[in-house]
Amino acid sequence: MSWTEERIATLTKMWEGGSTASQIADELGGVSRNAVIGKAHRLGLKARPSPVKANEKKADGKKKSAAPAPSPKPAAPKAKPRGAAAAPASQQAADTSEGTAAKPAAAKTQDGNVQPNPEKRPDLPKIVSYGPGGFLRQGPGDQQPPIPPAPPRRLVPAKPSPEIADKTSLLDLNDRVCRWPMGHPGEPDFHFCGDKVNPGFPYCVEHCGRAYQAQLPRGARRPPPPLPFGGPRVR
DNA sequence: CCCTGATTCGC
DNA sequence: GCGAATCAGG
Repeated sequence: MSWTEERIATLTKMWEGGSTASQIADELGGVSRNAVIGKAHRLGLKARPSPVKANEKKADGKKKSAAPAPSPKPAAPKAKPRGAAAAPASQQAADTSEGTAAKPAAAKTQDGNVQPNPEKRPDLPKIVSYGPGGFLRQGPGDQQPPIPPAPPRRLVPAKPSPEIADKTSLLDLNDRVCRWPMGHPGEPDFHFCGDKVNPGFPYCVEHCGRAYQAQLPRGARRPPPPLPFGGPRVR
């Protein structure tokens, strides 16, 4: 998988939208969580509430009297190279007092993170999915005015992005079947309409009626705009 | 154990 | 530039 513009856009949107790297990787598909994180950092959009980085203080000389690594750099020699012949020698020999016996299993609730969208429904954890354009798609009960910047303007033709096309390749999707998405990506029953397309359009006749709004005479416009990916459920 | 992001470094 | 391996905190 390569980082196309769409994929980078989705990654950026989701990353800034607060999705975890795993969610992003799962949504993008074909990439691992590490790949997402690595790419995010390479893109320069890092710095999000990290469980590891939340703490920032100076390392005072508390323990570790034995410092066998007088590296010229005072900076952190934390991560060890994996492939190299790293000498795993004396490291835990000095920690017997507190490292071995005293290990309080402090694994308790891990629900301390701040959710931008406090769900009131405990049945569904948090379904955040993203449309082909990369904008945040909200569920029916998630109505909340100020979430992401704004959906992209001018989505007139409602043309599905290559992301959908990727998933279509897994299914029996080609240029002659309707690409109208049924359900949401990631759900087990997510699929496409699959009917014969309206010639010249990516959708069947029925869904063309939903994707394309007839240009009515002025003053007789229909308020509800067609949003193939924005609505709650289309089925 | 699980999860998370950060970082390093071989490719 | 990419991402697996690794680290480290919750």
